[in-house]
Amino acid sequence: MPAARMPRPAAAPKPTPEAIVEEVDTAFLESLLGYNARRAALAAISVFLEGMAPFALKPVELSVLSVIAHNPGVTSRQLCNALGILPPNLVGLLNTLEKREVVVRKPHPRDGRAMGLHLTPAGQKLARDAEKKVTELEASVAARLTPAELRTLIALLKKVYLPA
Amino acid sequence: MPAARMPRPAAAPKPTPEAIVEEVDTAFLESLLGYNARRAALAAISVFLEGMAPFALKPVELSVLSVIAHNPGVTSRQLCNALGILPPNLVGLLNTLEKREVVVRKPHPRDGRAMGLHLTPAGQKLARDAEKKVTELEASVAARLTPAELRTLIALLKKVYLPA
DNA sequence: TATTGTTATACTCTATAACTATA
DNA sequence: TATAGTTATAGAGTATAACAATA
Repeated sequence: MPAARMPRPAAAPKPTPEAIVEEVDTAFLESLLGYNARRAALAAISVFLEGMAPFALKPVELSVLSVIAHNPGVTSRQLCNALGILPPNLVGLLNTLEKREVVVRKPHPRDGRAMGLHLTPAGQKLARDAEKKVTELEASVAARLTPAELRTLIALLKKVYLPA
Repeated sequence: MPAARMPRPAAAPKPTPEAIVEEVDTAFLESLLGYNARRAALAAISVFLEGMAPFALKPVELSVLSVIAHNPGVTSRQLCNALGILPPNLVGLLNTLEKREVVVRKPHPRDGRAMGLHLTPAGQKLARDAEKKVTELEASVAARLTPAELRTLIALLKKVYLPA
């Protein structure tokens, strides 16, 4: 004989579906290349900001300084293309660096619209010292990697973002 | 008989130290882990934004959705710690997702101060579909890497940012 | 007293449109 | 007409201080 049909008893006094998370599982995100690359980049930036404080250089400012150092006469447009900066946002960076008297804008020898970017002697020294320091900081970011692993890591990252 | 001392002729018509850069050398920056990680992360985000447009989910929103999906009842504080988001900035994210009716805040069963975060059925479907899509997009980001290289890359990135 | 979630707010970063001078 | 540099401005992302409710 079939059991009589009866209303289900009211749920036991669980004010919510008892759900308490002890440890947060982020396994899915950690399987994603983009997520891991971003977390690693943020870790590196954190080390950079701390270690570069004496130079008062933000990451993008060191990038600008370094590219000018290795490419004297480079134009703003070339800098923007190389670093992925938009032209309006480079203007303020260059103004800051020019006020610090480490960068100078000179008229371009062949194109009257463009400016050739150069470092002052002080800028050359700053670029040298800052590049040396950031190279040291890299070692602490990559502290848990062997030299071979670091080389592999950088090579694989380049395969991700550099055009084939 | 010594040539008479005469003023040096005005410099030849070189208005500036002839400096024309053909190709920009970024070798120094490309030797830095942080620079490469950031460029790779930006490349991945670009692919994400394009491919995830139909879902109208920003990267951080998918992260939030995914963590809640895999950790029902997780608190805001736990989410912030897991994803590196500051609590004031999570509030707006959760408000947006709650207005979309994919996330619900429920009172925490044991801690009256906290909120347990849960997905609605629609949120569960969105999380499933979005995770599937982002997994596909990963393949295009890592198109130039072999499966083994991708595994190596992710493992090495974790060694950079995860505590030993 | 310490912690969770929240509000308000400020600062930085990034993006778009439009102007000028020159090519 | 197209491009280089610039201006102004808007939007997104990220940061700190302070408060109410609860532990």
